[in-house]
This record gives sequence, structure tokens and C-alpha cells, in this order.
Amino acid sequence: MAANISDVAKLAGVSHQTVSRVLNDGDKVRASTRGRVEAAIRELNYRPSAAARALASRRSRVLGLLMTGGPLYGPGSTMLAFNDAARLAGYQVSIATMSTIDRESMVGAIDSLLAQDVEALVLVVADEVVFEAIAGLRISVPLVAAESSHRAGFHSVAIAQYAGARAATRHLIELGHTRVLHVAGPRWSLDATERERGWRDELAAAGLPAHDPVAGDWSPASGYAIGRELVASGSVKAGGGPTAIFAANDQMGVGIIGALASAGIDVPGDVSIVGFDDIPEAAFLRPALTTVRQDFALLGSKLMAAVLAALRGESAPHETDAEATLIVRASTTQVGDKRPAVAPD
Amino acid sequence: MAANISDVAKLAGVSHQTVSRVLNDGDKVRASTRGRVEAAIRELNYRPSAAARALASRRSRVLGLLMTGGPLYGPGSTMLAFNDAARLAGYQVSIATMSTIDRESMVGAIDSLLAQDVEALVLVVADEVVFEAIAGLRISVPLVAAESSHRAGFHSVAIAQYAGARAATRHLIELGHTRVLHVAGPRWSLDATERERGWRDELAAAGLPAHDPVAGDWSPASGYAIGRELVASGSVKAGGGPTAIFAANDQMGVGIIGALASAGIDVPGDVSIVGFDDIPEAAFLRPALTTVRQDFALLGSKLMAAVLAALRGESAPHETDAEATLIVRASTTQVGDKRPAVAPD
DNA sequence: CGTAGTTATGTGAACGGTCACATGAACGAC
DNA sequence: GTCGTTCATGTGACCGTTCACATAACTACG
Repeated sequence: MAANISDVAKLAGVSHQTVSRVLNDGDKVRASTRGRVEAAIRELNYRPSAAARALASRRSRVLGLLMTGGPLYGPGSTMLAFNDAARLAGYQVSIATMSTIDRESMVGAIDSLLAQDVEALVLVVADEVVFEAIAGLRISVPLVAAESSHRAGFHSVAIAQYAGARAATRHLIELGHTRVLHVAGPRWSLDATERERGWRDELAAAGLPAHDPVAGDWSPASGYAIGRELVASGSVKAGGGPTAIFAANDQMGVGIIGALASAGIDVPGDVSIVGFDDIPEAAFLRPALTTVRQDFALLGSKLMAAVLAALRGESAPHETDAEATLIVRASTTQVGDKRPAVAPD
Repeated sequence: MAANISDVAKLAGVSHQTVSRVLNDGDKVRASTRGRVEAAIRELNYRPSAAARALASRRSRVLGLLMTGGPLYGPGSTMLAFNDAARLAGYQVSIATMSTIDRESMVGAIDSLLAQDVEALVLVVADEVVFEAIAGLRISVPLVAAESSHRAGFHSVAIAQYAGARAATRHLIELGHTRVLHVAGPRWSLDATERERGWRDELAAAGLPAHDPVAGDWSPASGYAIGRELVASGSVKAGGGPTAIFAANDQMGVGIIGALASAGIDVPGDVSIVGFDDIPEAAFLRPALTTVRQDFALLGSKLMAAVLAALRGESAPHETDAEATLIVRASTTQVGDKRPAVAPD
């Protein structure tokens, strides 16, 4: 049915190899010949077969992207950004999601990608379990991870989550808060670990105590549940309770604010809240959420750059991280102050 | 380097064709032989080459998914759900995103998918422009669209957005609201059109007037801007102004609420708001957002079913739509009432 | 115990490209 | 005019499967 390279060659009166040359490095062919070939291509509506190409050249031009299930803002943005960068570099991206973070579903996901002859694997799911499982898998293609704990054996690129978390915590400290709680992300998440580490180190640098954080699962619901518990424990608003909370992501921040609000606790009047991600809603919530913005577009292109480097066989140079910047909004204020430090736009 | 089918055959002492049979329809091979072959496969860590398979069988086992840029909740959820369904059916999904909705970037995106020999194309971007462009493209693979306006030439599956929009509007009418505004999604979006149509028809059925809606772009920022204008125009809270707003998605709803709140207008006390999507945050906002929940998982599997039907050559039977259900929360209340009709959990 | 009928396995040619190498034409230098 | 170079193009093998068909092995049955 569809035309192949020989059909084109015949119509243009050249050999199949010349057509192939026109397709790949056009400048090795005399202009007049190239014209004839291109005309034939157009006339037959010819498209080279990716399968045949991949088979003969041993390069599939496909990259595998591994990510977690939920439609989370961070991973979703990373995926989109990487997808764009990959297309720009002439690669297709094939995606595998893992509904649950366990070894089995992970191996399944990776398998489905490898079965497709992907040239490299990109991990958006920065997860302890994933790294362990992969290490035991003897994977023959380069691995690039979007994560911040730079471990051996991987190319990795990350947004400076540690620095972002420190900035968020510092902001609270500078506002005079001395009892700064952290609501962490899931234990298995390396991003969550980095954010917690940043919070802990910044507190330590200021000589302030850090109580072990409760961990949510990134969802607003988990933030709400944790907020309720906090309220129920009676520590908030009582003497010695936290006056500020650093949530590991905006969604949990939303849940926490909801729980506090429904208990009559004012944000930021009674408790200041900082989130992480700068989801599109953040600026428009009441109160608008102070948060840490990540540059996902940059992350995407850096990931792609790392993939290309890995494919060229360069040793992993641990790209400089993309930046994370603190965005101050109305959900944080001077300790003891009843009104937001920043006027609502 | 990597083993191929002949290596396996040699090791197992059979012909390459027998190995192929074990790989594909195992029951045509004697159990003892199959055992030897499987052992050889494991020993050599053999994986069949997808490229060679695709080339010989003329089936790539890859589906193309076309979607828009931003990390929106609806499209993102649809993508994830479809991805799962596809893997279950033994297909890989390759994704192309279009940063802007114009003909050129769309053709580019589709091209990058077709170049990969996808067996079918799934459109998550329900957009007038996309349909037109595709119609002029003489695409040789089946097309399945996730959209609700069932047009000829496509298999299509959708969430019943029209019905959802009517339910949302009816809810407001039942609460006594007679001036119900709609803040629509982008003009090019068919989903937006369906939601608007539902709103319009429900108002008409109740004999209520419908003022032409302002259109946002799904983002909270656009909702906020529209909310500000509304406030500035002075119509809200004055006699004859709207007492309820149906926002085409939750994110715009958040923006609208933010704008109203910053002008001292109470939701739902002064104005009731309904959104659409039931984003994870919706239940935890203050006020919690009344909205319409869509069943994306079901949509995903129905999409996949439609793809399989299309691949079998069945004519498009326009699947029954997945349902959308109204979730009543605190952002709507009886007209004139100052307190939410639903108690915050 | 020969033979038809089934079942298990083998053989060689596609599939549609790329790769390595061969050939031929054009050109400048001596 | 001959020869080495470069540039443009052609030739045939090969990538790793599946497909259609051929053959061998085994079963059932008179």
C-alpha cells in the first residue's frame, strides 16, 4: 500500500541509496538529483518506516520516560517540558506510568519501555525503591534521573530542591518564627527527602530545634488529615505550638490551610504556611500561598541535554541544577502579626 | 551484542521459527520444546526486537496520543488513564504535545507521531482547529477523539460534559438562583463548548435568561482577571447582578473566588460558585468548591476500547459517554442565604 | 503395518531501511 | 595525456523478526 524507498527511487530514476542519502544527509547529493527525489517523495506521499530505520541503524530514536501515577503538577510539568525538549532533538518519547510504587509494577513499566528498544531511560519518579530495583536490573541503556540526590551510576539533573527548601525555611525564620514545622512528602520520594533536609539544615543553621515531620502523600487530602491531627492535638495556637509550617508541596499546603481554617485558626495570622511548586492556583488562593517556584522548562531541556551526553558516551557530569525561587505571598507573615506581610495583589 | 532469535534457537537446538512460535502463540509448540526455548531465552537474557517485529508484522503496537501543552488536570488525568488502559492491552503510547493550538504546531505534532508508525491516533485535545486540520491531512490510521460533540469520521468517546454542565446549572437554579453567569473555557475547545451548551440549555429549560459568557483559558489567572472585571463593572452585589457563577473548570473557579474575595464579596454568601473537574484541591478550599466530577479512569478504558474497535475495522459506534456527577460542597447556597447549604466537613 | 490426518518443526523469502564498499565521472596537476 | 583525488551515485549484504509454505514426526485406524 504505502510507498517504500524503492518506489521513490524508481520514480526519481535513482538508486534506493540515493534516496536514503537525501533523507539523511542531504548535502551529499547533487542539488538537481535531490530535487527529483524530493518531488518523488512528495508525489508518493512517502514516509520512511521508523521500524525499518530502527532495525537497520540500531537506533530507535525513542526515549523512555518513567513516571508515577497521579496527575501531580511537578511530574506532569516535567514530563511536558521533557517531551518538548526531546522532540526538538528529534526524539520521540514513550511513557510508562506506575500506578503504585512497588518493585513489581516498576519492573513491569521499565520492561514495557525496554521492549520498545528505547535508547535511554528517563526517571521522573525520584524514588528510593526505583533506584534499588534498577540497580538490580542490569539495564543496558543510559539512565537519566530527575532527582536531586546525585548518586553514582546515573546521569542526573534536578531542580535545586534542597536550596529551595532552605530558602523557604529561611524566609520563615527571618519573619521571626522559631517553631517551624515541616509536613513532608512520602518517605520513598527523594525529592521529599531533599526538601526535608533543606528544612532541617536551615533550622540547624539558625540554632532552632526541628521536630521530626509527619509525612503526607503529596495530596491535599493528606495535608488536610495532618492539619486536623495538628489541631486535635491542641498544640497549635497554644503556647509552644508551631507558628509556621513548611509543606513539602502546595497541594498539601492547601489541605493544611483548609484544616486550620475549619478549626478557626487563621493563616497567616496564627500560623504562616509555605508550600512548594507554585501550582497555578497558588497565587489566587485566599490567602495566596507563599511557595517555591521550580523552573520545569529548564529542567526539561537539561534532562534532554543529559540524555544526549549519555548517548554520546560521556560520563555523567552531574549537571548544575535548575533553580528554585521563593515566591512570597500572603500566607506568611511576621510572627505575632495578624495581617499578611505582603498585601494581596 | 544482544542476543537475537537465532542465538536462542541455536542454544535451544531448534529453528528460529520455533522460537518465534514460543514468543507468540506458545500453545502450538510441544511443552518440552517450549521449556528448552524458554530456558535459552532466560539464559541469554533475550528480548525480541520491537523494530524487527514491527517491520515484519507491519504492526508497531504503538499508539499516538496528541495533547495540549499545560499540565491541566483533565487532559493529564485522561492521558494517565489511557496510558494504563493501553498497556493492559499490550500497546505502548507515544505522546506528542502541542505548546500552542495552531495548525502548524499541530501538524508537526501529528507528523512526529505518524513518523513512528503509530497504529492509531488518540486526540485528547478536543479542539475545533485540530479537527479541521486533521480532516485535511488524509491520515491513514484510525482516529479516536476524547470529545463530546460526536462528529462524523471519528471514533469518539467522552465524558458527558453536556449533562454535567446541565446538572451544575440545575443545582444553582434549584437553589433559587435566577441570574446564573457562565465563565467559559477557550473558544476553540469543544469541551468548553459542550459545557456552555449545557448551561445555556438548562437555563432555557427553566425559562431563565442567559447572557453571553466571557471566556477564559482554563487558568486560575484568567478566572481571576474575569472576576476582577466583574467586580469592577459593579454588577455583582448590586441589584440585577449575578448571584451565581458556573465556571467551566475548577481552576478558573478558584481564580474567580479569589477575585471576589479580594473585593469583599463572599462566596457563597453573596455569590454561589460551581466549578468543573473536581481537582484534588477542590474539597479542601475555603469555601470547598461545588463541582462536577469526571470519571477519567473510565474514559481511559473506553478510549482504549474504541481504539481496539477501530483497529478491528469496526465502524465507529460512538461509545456511551462516561458519566459526570455533581458534587455539592460549600461554595453554593440558597439564593439570599448567607451560609453554605452544606456544612464544611 | 501401511496410510491418511494431524501436529510439531524447519526453510527461505519478505519487511524497508542503512551500511560498507565499489564504481564512474569530473577535475586539476604534472 | 596520464594519474591520483574528490564527488556523486550504485550494489549487495544485513538488521531481527514474521509469513507462507514445506517437511518431518506422531497419532489413529482399518
